[in-house]
Amino acid sequence: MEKKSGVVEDRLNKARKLEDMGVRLYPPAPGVDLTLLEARERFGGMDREALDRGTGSFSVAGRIMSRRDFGKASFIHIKDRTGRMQAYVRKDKVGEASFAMFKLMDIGDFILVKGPFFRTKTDELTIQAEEIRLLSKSLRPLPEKWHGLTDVETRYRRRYLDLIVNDEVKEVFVRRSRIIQAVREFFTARDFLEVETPMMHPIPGGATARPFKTFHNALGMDLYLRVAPELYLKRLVVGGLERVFEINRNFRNEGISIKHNPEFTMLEFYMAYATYEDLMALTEALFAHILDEVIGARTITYRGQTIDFEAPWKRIALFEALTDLGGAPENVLGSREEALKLARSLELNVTDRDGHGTLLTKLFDHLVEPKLVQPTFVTGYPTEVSPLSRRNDDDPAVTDRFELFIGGWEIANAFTELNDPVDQRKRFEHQVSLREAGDQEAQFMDEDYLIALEHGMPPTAGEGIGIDRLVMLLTDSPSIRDVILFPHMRHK
RNA sequence: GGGCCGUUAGCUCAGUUAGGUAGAGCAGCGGACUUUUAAUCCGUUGGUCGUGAGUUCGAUUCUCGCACGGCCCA
Repeated sequence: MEKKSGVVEDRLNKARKLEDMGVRLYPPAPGVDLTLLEARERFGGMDREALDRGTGSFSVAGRIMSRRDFGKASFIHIKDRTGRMQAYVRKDKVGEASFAMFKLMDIGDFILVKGPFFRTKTDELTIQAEEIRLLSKSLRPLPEKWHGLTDVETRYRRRYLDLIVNDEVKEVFVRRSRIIQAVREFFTARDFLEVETPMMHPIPGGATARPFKTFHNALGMDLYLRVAPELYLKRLVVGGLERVFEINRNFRNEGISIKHNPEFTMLEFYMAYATYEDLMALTEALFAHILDEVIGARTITYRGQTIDFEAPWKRIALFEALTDLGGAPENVLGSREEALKLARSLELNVTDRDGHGTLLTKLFDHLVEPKLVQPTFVTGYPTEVSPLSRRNDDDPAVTDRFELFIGGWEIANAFTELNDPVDQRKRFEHQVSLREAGDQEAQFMDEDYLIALEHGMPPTAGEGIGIDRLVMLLTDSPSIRDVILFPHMRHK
């Protein structure tokens, strides 16, 4: 527990004085007639004379954000979820006792104000207090009114203060909510069923990532926080739920950065009788819907660069992108040794056991990804790095898969699903061999999933879209922490 | 994991040039003030200078370790 500062002592003293006066510090909520926005809509269009003819008396409620005191009167601003409004409190209007109580109220307290509306000398719409009531006492001061709260550590650790003081922060999270709502609308309108699958997995799977491990006491078994819902969603497709989607958290036990939080929100959807090429068109349509609903334009600005979402988006094969956009020499495509040599010279994090496809993908991530600012579908991912994707009919060394890049980041990953249980078993076996060789991100053998596939899964395509990165793009936020209400921090 | 930067009052920041136990604004407290809006005016409280060692007569300041945060790299 933090040491109490003198400021808290002062407020506790005032709280005691209020109680001595018979004022309840934390009464039950009263009825409130109008939100501050409703009040503004109702009276904001009226001039001084019209207001002075009488508006009737209404109650509003909110948190005191500022106060300017005079001897026997005071101006305050209160804030509710819809906005701010000035209130004018005069001793001769509220009475001696109420005014004495008001004098003991602080910035940060929640109050109810009841009265008519008028315009001040400076033409500001203001409620004239005829009645004032304490709704909840605040014992700690808000951040400073002029400079506000800028310390990023405090902003993230005490997000509530950030939200109270920095209005634009709330706007980011309002937009986040609207984006997710638009995603739901898009999929439910296309006959997709929203589902929830387990967050705790006996066998982690569905992504190349290190899981968090936990333990179930009653069952006496290890469980892993999911790194992806993929294998469960595909079991549902086996079960006849031919179109499903889930928007929920994934957990990956890796470093924290401007683009990574250990828990992040992922949209995954699966569509039977579709291919990864169908999903490219569907993704373009999804983004068009989100942009129309949330932004009202098909173009955005992110960190000063313009991004144009008008379809069709550019499509390029990974190998081609590596040489044409990344400037890699042709010989890396034909020779694992050359690819390894180049990766080493670039000081990439590679190991001797990395296969040719893995090396080319790492080279792509380094050389090409940051250059893909406009929406771009990259296809032709090596089978080696795509253990759950269907092999391409013409070239079994690559899969029917794409990743979508926007703003220099990976935003989506999609593929035609591997529904051949025999091939899937081989892929798992390869993953297990990688794991045994020391790759902690490699996947596990999942017999239960293989049994599901052996019952038969229709030809299906599936996709995952990182919601946090999408929200970053659409809110011009430089860090993932700016779009997650409570980003992870070290214990202080 | 590596590099660089930061941490001083509730909040936003000075100060450390060259070591001598800290300042401002806002907030708070007391006073004046019945149309202010960064209200104004007068007075005033408030600090383990992130933390632990070292050097020194003396450390917020110098050195080293650690914690937390930020950015970059892997």
